[in-house]
Amino acid sequence: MLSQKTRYAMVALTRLAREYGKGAILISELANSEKIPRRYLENILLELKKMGILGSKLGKTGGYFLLRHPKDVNLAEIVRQFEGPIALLSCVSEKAYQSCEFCKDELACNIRKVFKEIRDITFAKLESTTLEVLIA
Amino acid sequence: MLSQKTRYAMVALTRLAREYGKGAILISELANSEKIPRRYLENILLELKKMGILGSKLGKTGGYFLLRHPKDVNLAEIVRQFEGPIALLSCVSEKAYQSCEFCKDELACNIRKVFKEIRDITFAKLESTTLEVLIA
DNA sequence: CAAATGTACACTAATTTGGTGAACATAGTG
DNA sequence: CACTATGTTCACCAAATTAGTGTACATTTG
Repeated sequence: MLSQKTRYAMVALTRLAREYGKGAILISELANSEKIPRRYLENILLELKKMGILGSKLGKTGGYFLLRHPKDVNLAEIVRQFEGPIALLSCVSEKAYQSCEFCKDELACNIRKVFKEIRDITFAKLESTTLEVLIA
Repeated sequence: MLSQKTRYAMVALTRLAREYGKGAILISELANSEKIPRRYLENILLELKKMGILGSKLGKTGGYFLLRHPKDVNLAEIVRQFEGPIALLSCVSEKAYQSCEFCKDELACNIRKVFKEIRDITFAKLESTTLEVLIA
């Protein structure tokens, strides 16, 4: 199951995608309207900023806003950042591959084969799901 | 990512499936040959016994053995037991459904739609992967 | 300057994970 | 029967992870 943090990130981004091009939105407004603990949301938005997905403005008219076009942000990227590898086994992970502790011949391993298929399909679904798709 | 426990369970079961019909196998032999901490493996095998998948024999000629035919044990059952729900969001879980904390209309939610598809495909793959498939 | 905003860094309580310890119950062997 | 090898039970534990919170600071606008 995805962590609360990942879910908060997806919800917040979906909202920010809806406001794309309309200027900055306050953390507190985002927190209230999307029912996310305000202080926790700060951490999440900051992380998204460091990823280059969000921008922020300080001061009285400050807030957060989506930097990229909604079609250029997909769920694979978000899940990877907040949840870790998409694969269920590290021997089938692209970004966090580690050789299997159990089997000698990974190519012959049937367990691996199943989880590789699951990873590939999951990744494809997540990657093709952009914020633009989510707000459609 | 799947927990160590789930991986141990899959590896142990695969081995027991290979020995299906050949009598009981010792915990210690299973632990040694599959490189699983012996005492931890005990817990796992006991859990599998309580699920009705394994049987055991006490005493000098004791050990564990697969009760069902390898084609009648699939990975969906194992993953559910040791890992929890297959779904990545509880709003798309079959066995552990919980309504979403964020959205009003789940049927209209695009986030939900994506993760429902992922769950359904993942479940189908896991369910069709029996121990017989794994040892083939 | 004052007030409202985001930023930084550390801290924490509860839960989960990956085990281990000690004592016990049962079945076969000499 | 006594012995020993096996599984069983139940409790405990250390480390990591999760979901936050506390406090102080920096920047911008009115």
